Amino acid sequence: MEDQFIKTAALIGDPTRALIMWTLLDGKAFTATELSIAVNTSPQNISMHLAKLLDAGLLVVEKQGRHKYYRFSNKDVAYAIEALASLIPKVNPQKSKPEMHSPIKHCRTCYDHLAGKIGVALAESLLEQKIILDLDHKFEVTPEGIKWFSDFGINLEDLKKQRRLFLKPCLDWSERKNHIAGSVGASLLDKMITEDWLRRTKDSRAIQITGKGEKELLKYFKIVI
Amino acid sequence: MEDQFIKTAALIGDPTRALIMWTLLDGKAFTATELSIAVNTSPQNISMHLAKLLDAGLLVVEKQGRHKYYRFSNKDVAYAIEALASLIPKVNPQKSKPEMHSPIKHCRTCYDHLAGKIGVALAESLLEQKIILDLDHKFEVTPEGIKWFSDFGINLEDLKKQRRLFLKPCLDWSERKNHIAGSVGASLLDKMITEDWLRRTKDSRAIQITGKGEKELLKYFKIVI
DNA sequence: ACAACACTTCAGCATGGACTTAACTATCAT
DNA sequence: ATGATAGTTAAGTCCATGCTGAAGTGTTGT
Repeated sequence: MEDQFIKTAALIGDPTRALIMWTLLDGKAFTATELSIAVNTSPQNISMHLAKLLDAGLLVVEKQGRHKYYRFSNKDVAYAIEALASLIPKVNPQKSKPEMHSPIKHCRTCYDHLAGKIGVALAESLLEQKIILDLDHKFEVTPEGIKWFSDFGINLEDLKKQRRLFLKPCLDWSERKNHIAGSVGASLLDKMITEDWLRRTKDSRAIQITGKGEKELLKYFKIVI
Repeated sequence: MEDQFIKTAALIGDPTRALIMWTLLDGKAFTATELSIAVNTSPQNISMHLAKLLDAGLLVVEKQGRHKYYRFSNKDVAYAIEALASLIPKVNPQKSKPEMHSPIKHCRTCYDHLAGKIGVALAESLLEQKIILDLDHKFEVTPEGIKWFSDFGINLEDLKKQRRLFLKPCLDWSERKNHIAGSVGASLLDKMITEDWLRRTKDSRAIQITGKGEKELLKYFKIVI
């Protein structure tokens, strides 16, 4: 029993692996490369560490093409990491923000597309309006969808020419549902920011919703803030 | 923020420190030497590790004479350790006991005296019956108490001749209250075992209460099992 | 006063495991 | 097919950090 505990503790005790867990706590499922960037180490190294975490059952993997998406295997893992984080010695206790996690979990960017509650709700709305379809974990734009994006001010043909993935589902940990990644997800976020529906906050990946955004999100996607 | 998390994780990630935390989770406050025995390492080494845990605010110390009693600084620490323990990969899930901690937390020996719920209740009963007094964290036997112990079959004069501490309070983590240690605590436990009120279990520090014990504990100390 | 005990500090050592370099497989794009 | 990208595997290096031995302080008991 106790030797099992020691192994588990040592697993999370390593700086690199601790950073991996910390990163995954923030939200979505990450690819190995994304994690290697996030924790600032080599791909080989990340691969080794992920294998250990995987072996211990703390993470699970979902393979999508040549990518592998890593995320917590269950909510107990997230709880444990959060419990550990709660032990961080408090400096300037009067300056600490009342709710540390909530703004990020509620509405944040996932690298360059929209995740969190809003991101998930947006994806659901697009699916419901038949603007996109979910074909076995692959998103596709419908003929009506092409017109809709055009009306919204996004030229899908331009996006397809880019060298990056066009449209893909991206699992969100905190919401347990897919949201929209790829160039389509990125340009949706981009458009909403240029229209001043949303604003980036300086230091974090969290996003603020403007008054205008609140109205427009309700109108276009029936999203209630 | 994340570097703070890394430090905290690394703190618990070391095998020896993990064992310390695991041991402290079990119940009472331990002395440095007790811990060095429990985790099977040298006193110097324990001292160094305890200093680190202390510095990080995970533990607190209470000095009593030449002893130093270490325990968790607050319940969040216990929660975090338990959350970590919950991540231990389950082998033979059908064989796992329904409630791992409860028997130990409920009634266990603290080396050779009685701790846990029963130990605390016993101490409270003795205090309430004015058999012992709590004088600023020091227990003392009253004149009536001397007679009571004699009737109970314990000769306090013999105990005082022993080379060990006679009577001292011993903080119990799980109950947050004092129970009785020292030779008095030990002989109370001893007497109850020879009278077959209690029985030792083979492998653990947990104690079983017999049917006779259940009645007698109620009669003598108004303890309801 | 003395010895025994509880605990700490500081030196040097030693080892485990993280990281690197390198080579390999698999998938995707053109 | 070819190159680019995502990820893994293997062997070897190296450094951080835990551990030991020796010596110290402070407390207890006789």
